[in-house]
Amino acid sequence: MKKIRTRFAPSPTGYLHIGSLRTALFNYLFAKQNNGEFILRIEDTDQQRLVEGAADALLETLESLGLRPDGKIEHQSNRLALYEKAANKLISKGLAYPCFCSSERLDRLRQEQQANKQVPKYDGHCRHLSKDEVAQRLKSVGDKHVVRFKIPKDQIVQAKDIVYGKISVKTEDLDDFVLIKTDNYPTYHLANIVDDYTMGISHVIRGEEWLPSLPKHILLYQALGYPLPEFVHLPLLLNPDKSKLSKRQGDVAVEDFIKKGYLPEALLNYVALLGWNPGTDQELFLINQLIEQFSLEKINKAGAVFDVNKLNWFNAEYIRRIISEAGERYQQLIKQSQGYLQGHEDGAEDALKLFGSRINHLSEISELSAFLFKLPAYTADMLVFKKSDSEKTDQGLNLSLGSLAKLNDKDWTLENLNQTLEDIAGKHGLTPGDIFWPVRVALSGQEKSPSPSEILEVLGKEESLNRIKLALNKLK
RNA sequence: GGCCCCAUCGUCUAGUGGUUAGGACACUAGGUUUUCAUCCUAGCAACCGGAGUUCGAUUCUCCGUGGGGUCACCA
Repeated sequence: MKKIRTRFAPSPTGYLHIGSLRTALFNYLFAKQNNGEFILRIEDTDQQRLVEGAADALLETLESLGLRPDGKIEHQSNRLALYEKAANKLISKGLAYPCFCSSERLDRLRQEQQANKQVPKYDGHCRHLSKDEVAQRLKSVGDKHVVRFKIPKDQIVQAKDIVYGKISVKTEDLDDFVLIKTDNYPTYHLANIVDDYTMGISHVIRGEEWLPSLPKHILLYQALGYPLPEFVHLPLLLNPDKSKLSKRQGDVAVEDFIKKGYLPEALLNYVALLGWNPGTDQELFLINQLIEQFSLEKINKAGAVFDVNKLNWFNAEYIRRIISEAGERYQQLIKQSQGYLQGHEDGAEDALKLFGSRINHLSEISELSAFLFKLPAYTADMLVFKKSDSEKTDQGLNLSLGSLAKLNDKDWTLENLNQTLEDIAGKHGLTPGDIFWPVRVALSGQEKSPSPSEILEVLGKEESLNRIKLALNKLK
């Protein structure tokens, strides 16, 4: 059986788009599932849009998510000779031709066609130039040209896609598209096909936006005498308004999600379920389970709206799980959390313990845990619980202060602390709220926070007693 | 506009020629509780329309409608 080889082929123009991540993931999953290879190919044939360092950043992001490419990373800019050779072969077979039309002429043509409500299309101006004429033009210095593919007349192109099925298009609807640009770089269409062939790609898995150019590609494969790979077009990722997912309507850069503290587990898991499903009720998948269960047949056709809400849920879920498992991954999480606690890195584990069940992404702990590191500001009436009065509050705080002071460091444990506070309420006929509420506000300065015993434990005896004393002063 | 693709709760989706159309997120209510979050329970909520095929269509076919993609010397 033929070796499975997939590729992810981004152009290095900036960040990694979340939709591209999904494409990369599906390529990765399918390759790994079949013991195949997942190849990264940098499509840097547009010298204008190329961004310095973007290719390295792309690779780094992929690897940080665990999607490590196999083999050498290819850059199309290093393979120009290959494309030129392919183009020349087509010209000599009469399947492509040099075109000397200026971009001004093409612009004009397009404008006229649009004004006349015609479909913008190359008019074939250079398609029928005589051999002599071509030779002469080629010789004259400064006469720039491109190479165009000669779309055959009156044919129907049949294409087959694993997701979308059979698609057929009349060649009269196709344009003599450019293969080689005036700067001698190939266009996407040529480079892509030459590369997929020479690199032995068995399955071309890419976004649905490529579906309209599939017939062109099929024609090119045939002209070049290459066998066809399998094609798998993935349904688009959508904005809430159903348009193609884009910046402007929210984050789309994977790097930004990572910066905010979204975990690789959550990012991959969520994105895997956009346009694919396992056919069961299972929703939580680690990468190995995805590799095991992924299948091209379960990819669906309709676009999927990218919903940050659900991503948040996955991320929160993984954070909670990692914390409760308290394993190696938990240590990594603590380390990562330190990045959000400048100057208070030591508090990362405490912060995570306190707020792990309260955050969607790690960067949120920065704000939530701020009160741990500085004295809270609040008003005296915040200390008073519901219909209780400040006298009761004063009593509750005093009793708490007394009991807590008696606990030695060794007994300063979550369980003891909680018991201590409960006992006070019980012994003095107070409601739990009369004790827990003011102590909690005294410690945190907030009306919403983790429970006082948790905060007491984290703050330690000295700091805790200090804060309660300050609260008592506030009441006066 | 030409060409192409698509259509189940608000969102991601399962599903079948006969189902109480299932799950998850979000939302609402209740429980636990000192607040918030977690956790538990319950609830709300969908087959775009028409015609045809059929004993019977959400499911198959056609048409319509709606949405999207694409029409570069960008990928």
